[in-house]
Amino acid sequence: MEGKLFIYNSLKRTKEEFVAINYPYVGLYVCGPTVYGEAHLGHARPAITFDILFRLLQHLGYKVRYVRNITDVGHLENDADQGEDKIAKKARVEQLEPMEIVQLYTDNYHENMKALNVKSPSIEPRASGHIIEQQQIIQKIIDNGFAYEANGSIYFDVKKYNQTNKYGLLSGRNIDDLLENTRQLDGQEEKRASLDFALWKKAKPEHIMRWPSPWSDGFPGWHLECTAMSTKYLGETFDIHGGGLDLLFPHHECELAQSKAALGKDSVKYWMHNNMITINGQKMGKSLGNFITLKELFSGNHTLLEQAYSPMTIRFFILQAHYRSTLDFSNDALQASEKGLARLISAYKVLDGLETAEKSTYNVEELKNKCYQAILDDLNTPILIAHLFEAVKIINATKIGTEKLSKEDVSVLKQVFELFVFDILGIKIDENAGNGELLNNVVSILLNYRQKSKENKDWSTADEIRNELKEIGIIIKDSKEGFTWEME
RNA sequence: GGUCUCUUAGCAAAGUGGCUAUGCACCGGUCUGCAAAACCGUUCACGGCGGUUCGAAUCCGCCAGAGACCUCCA
Repeated sequence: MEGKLFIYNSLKRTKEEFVAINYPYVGLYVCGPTVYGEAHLGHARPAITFDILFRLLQHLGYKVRYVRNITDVGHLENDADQGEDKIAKKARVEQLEPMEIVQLYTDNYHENMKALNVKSPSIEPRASGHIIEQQQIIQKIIDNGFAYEANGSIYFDVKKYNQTNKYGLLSGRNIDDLLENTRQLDGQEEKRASLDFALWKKAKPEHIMRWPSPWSDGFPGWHLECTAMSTKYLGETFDIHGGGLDLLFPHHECELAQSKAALGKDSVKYWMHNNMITINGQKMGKSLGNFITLKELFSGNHTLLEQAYSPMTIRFFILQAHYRSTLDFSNDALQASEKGLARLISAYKVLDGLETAEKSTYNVEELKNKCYQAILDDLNTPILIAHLFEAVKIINATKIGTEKLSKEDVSVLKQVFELFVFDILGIKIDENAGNGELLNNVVSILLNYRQKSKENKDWSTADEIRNELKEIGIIIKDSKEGFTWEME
């Protein structure tokens, strides 16, 4: 009995019990990356957050179709809004074909996600592969009277929509405020109102990414792809739509309006948003230029980094904060995560060799329940991790005999680790490269030799072996029974 | 300027109207040939000022500071 899952719905601004629209199936759509640059720490947060949700839902027995898109067209540059999109701009700069850029950074994203042990989504559609679907949505919106054409471009008529619907529901905005406050951008003379947004944009002659359409040769608007692809793969209504908090407005607000204008109903039951990662208290973002790429984190190759951090350290660091809170980056915080994670994993490894007792002095079932409660409460991973550290404490105390665990409870603890640490939190033990039988044997020979040196009180030889092994990343842990070792 | 959010110990980060969060660091101890690891223990909190309450860090108000969105961004 696991209990009920509660998730925070941005639309309602409250935690709600998760009830699948069409049990046991769950449709989950998450806004993926725009592939025009290296994946950075910020990209890791939604990927990991919704990876946890994906894993949890599957564990709870749901059949989840998880769609996470790749945006490879259509996002306009704000300052170069003459109809040049990000991908095309980057392409011109680097003298590459746009699709080369897309391929390069899609691969880069995938490599990084794999390193972070983020599961592949069920479907990973590309915007460029769904131009026809996007055009069909535009046509529906036009037919329903919520869009107009100007010069070959199609715009969404927000005021018209607002007459029969409410624009701003998701982001909590008032349309009158928006009309007053939206900054006047260049090239908006085609629009009837400043907050109208493009559904289809006519391409300038020099613009390379373009597709034919009934209205003009051009490309789809900023927000359309998610509507088109979520509808195609998850149906007109689906359970959960996720993404970064920075996408809430205007992206998701526009998406919500578009979908409703096209389909005549609300598509999404639960909207979920992860908060940002900050650096020195400020959002880490592409446009601010203060981001650290995942590759840099993994290699330690960045002026802000004191050392390299393994993908699992990054993952654990992200999970030690609740997904709806900002998370502040620092070397100290990352190093704390690194050490904490090592302790967690060590405790798990200790489990197998534990001496068991008749009766436990600790209530393991209760701990397990607390773990469930934590993760089911809006994915409260920091609380879950706090409980897991309680398990660490018990395991270590059992090892030295100040607590006792029965054989059954040891196996329950093992299950707890396997379920929560590995299956749900998605931590994997880095079975370090080359750590094969041969290495094991070689290290064993050395360590046995060291043990003999110790018995002969030949401390200098013993220390030399210890130090030299440490230099190549092998840590020896002495104990009363002998020794164990692990890779750094 | 508008809308919204946040402010917790050295760092990071949960939670809660009355009960030690947690991790890392620090300090003391156990263990060790010495370390490391592990364990035990101690210290250090809830931005400021008021209000509600038997009791508030937790609810309300004001003030201060920080941030997010309003423009592409995870």
